[in-house]
Amino acid sequence: MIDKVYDPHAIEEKWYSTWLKNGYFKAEDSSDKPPFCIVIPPPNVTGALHMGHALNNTLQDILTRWKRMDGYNALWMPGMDHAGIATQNVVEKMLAKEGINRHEIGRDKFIEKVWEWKEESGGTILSQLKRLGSSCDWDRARFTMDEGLSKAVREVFVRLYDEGLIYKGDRLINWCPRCHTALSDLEVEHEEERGFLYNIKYPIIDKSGHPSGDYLVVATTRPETMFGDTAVAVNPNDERYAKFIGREVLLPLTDRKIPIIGDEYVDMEFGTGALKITPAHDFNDFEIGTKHNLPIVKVIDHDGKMMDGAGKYNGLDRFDCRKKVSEELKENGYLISQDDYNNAVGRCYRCNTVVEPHMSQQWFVNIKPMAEEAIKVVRNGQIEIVPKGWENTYFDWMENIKDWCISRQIWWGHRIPAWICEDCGKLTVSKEDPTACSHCDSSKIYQETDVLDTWFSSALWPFSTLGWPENSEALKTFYPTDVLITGFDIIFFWVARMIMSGLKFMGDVPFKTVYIHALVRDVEGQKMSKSKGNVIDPLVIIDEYGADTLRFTLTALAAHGRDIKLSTERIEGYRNFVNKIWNAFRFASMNLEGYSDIPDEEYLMRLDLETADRWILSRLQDTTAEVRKSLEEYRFNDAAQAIYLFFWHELCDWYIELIKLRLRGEGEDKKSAQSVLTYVLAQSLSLLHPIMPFITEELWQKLPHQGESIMIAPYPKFNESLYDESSEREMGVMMDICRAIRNVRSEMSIPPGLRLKTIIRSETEEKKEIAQKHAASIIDMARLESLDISVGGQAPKMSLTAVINQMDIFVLIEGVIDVKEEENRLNKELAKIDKEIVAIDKKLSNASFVDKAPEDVVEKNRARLLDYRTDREKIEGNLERLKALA
RNA sequence: GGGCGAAUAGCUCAGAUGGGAGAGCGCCGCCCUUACAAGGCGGAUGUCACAGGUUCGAUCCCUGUUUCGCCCA
Repeated sequence: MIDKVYDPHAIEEKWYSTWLKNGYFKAEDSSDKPPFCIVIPPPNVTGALHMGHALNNTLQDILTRWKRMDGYNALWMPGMDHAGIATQNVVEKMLAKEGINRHEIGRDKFIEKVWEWKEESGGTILSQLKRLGSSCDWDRARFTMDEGLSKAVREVFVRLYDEGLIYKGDRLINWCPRCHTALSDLEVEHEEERGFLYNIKYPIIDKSGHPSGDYLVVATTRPETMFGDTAVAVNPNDERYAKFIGREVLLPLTDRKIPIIGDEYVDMEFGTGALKITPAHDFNDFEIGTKHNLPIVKVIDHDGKMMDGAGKYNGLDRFDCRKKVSEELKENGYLISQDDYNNAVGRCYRCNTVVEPHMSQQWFVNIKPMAEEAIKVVRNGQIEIVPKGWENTYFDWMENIKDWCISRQIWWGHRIPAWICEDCGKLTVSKEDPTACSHCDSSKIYQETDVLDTWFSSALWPFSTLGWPENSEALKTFYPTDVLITGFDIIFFWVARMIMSGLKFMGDVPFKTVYIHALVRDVEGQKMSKSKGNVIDPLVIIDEYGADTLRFTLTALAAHGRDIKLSTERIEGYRNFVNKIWNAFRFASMNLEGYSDIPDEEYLMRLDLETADRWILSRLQDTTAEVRKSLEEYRFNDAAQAIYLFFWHELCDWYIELIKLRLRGEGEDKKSAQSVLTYVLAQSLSLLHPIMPFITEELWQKLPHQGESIMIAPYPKFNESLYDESSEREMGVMMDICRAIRNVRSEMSIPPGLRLKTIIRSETEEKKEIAQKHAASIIDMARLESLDISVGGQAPKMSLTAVINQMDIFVLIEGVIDVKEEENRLNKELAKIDKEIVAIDKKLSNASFVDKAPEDVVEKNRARLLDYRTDREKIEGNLERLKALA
């Protein structure tokens, strides 16, 4: 006898290792089967599995398992990202504990250390993905720093450089003073923070070079940058200030004089309408500065410390300097006010340090030409983004794309394949390490020290992992891949860049569909974060409830366009579903003793099936179609719900209850019930398998089965010959009768154990026959003593009444009925029906409705009205008799 | 400031192309009925944010308003 409660632990381990051992996850480089391919969004080598990964990978596994069962040569390509900055940070911290600074040991030694770290403790996330049940083809796992992928990176870099799309130049870029590297625009996270808006007096100089007594007031959130000011700008249309354009102001706390310039960029409404211009430390100011040929004065260095331009503040941290400067300005009467102010501060996405606009020499990709192609393929439908709403976000960004800063001043990553010549100063860019300058042939060349943005290599992921730049079999078979599943947070970082590079280097889209899923939040809708302490750890959930429960929960909640608010209550609810499945099999196993057939469709057709059998088989077809359709449309939650409702509320609540009588007996009746039960359970398991791989395998193995594993068994298909509408109608009537009787019993507080005689009076022969046919079931399901069914006939005196489907149901009760209570109940029923009648009547008496609405809609309403009226009369009759009784 | 999305039962959310408002959890009542109390049966609860418009008919389409969230600047 199996346990009452499902225990996932041993089962999950057992089956995962079996699957691995038998090579079920492996795809073939070439095959007669149609290909299906998903590339994993490579998790960071430093990463640990969080709920976002759990959702993301559950969805990928669902599709992969489904397609595999459906006869595809399915490849789910796994791997990891080297995560340049994040990984370097981790290893630096580790070394710091040993008192080692990376500069002491040097670049080569440091990189060696990173590889050591990677081998020892990197990539724990991959084993965590296995706990989730992920059916990746692990033997193919790739790492962005692998030799092959590094080759792809060089190939791409050299080609883009040769085409003039990669260039090196002095630009203002985002600089992280802690990571000591440039960042791309995307790697800076902006958030509103509390700060101050400082209003500072800049005295205007008169023609003789002395303070004129007039002054401009500039508003700034960063007074420390004033040492780098090279102008004050006002709007030439501003009547207050236009007259000062061309004059100079004295930069407070210094003896520098800077010009007052006019530029329409200045917002007259904002602050005082006068803007200090610091080209070296602000992106907008840089543009204005360039336009007006202003000098660029750097006053903050790469550590975020003030430079000598800041006079006595030289060497002071920028934030300390801000304080000191504002104090000094105040003391000297330059500070007019310091107001509370919220402004957007940019922070490093890896270490959260406030990012500094920083002048430096960097490498850039002119990405606009590629972006234009990438826009086209989404516009013309070669790539479909699901849900469609995200296309707007994609277009918006792509249309306003700026050059991509790809150089990083760190050590861990793909070193830029460019060599600088000490003699002629020119660059040699090459796939292979050169020995001499390609311009002057000098051998005095040294390699660029910068590495590439990590996303530069992940942009190549869909083809580099398949073997590119070699023209491998796998590449031919699986590119373009089918679908990419990811979160919206990396649409720009990754998705857009993969599309651009796929088109550029493969000449084709990297995938046909992009499915963007939701963010997993906590129960209050807050982002999960360690600092908030609201993290639900997927591994803890797997330990406590099992991977199937976690997967089903995430799937059931994965609705389009809405974030997932996850709670343990919700998880428990679906744990109960897993347990329900377990117990349905527990029941089956107790009733399938001696039954070892493996029923298929033909087998079933040879049996003498009852209505209930045909009904559940028909419901299964409907469910199968619904699940398939939902999966095709990436409506994972609908797929989950369809199967949940079917399994629990049709199979368990009705079918299994109904066949209990037959299973207690012997003979054909029993055998057909066993056959249908076996078949429906097996099919349900297959339907469920992509979502719940473990329990379905365990139970499938326990059922009579053919083949080695459910995961390579065929996925159920809609089967026309098992679809049976008439059984659905018939069962509908039967179930309505049961529910009506149960309702009466419950409402009138009849003890569940008390079996009562019941009479059904039908208006039509048809329904009488249905009731008659299912009398035994109704007696069983509604706990009756006996059931008497006829067309028409006398109403019994002492009874509780129900009206359903134009049938009178009389539940005979001994002793006295509480007339008052029964009257109330019937009146309530009447009121309900009256509401419906009024609504439909109103519709039908509207001439233009009857005139303009489609015929079938009108007809349906007429029929409904008639039914309601019939029922109403019956209830009224029952009410009359009740009153007469009293 | 620009853009996008959301508003439906106490809570979390489904409601493809307009035509009888649904689920899960929670709640109330009854039940340890030999698969499952992580269960069974029954029940209550909704001016589908607000105001207009289109339509025979609007939770759904259009316009505006309010509130909330996200992205970009």
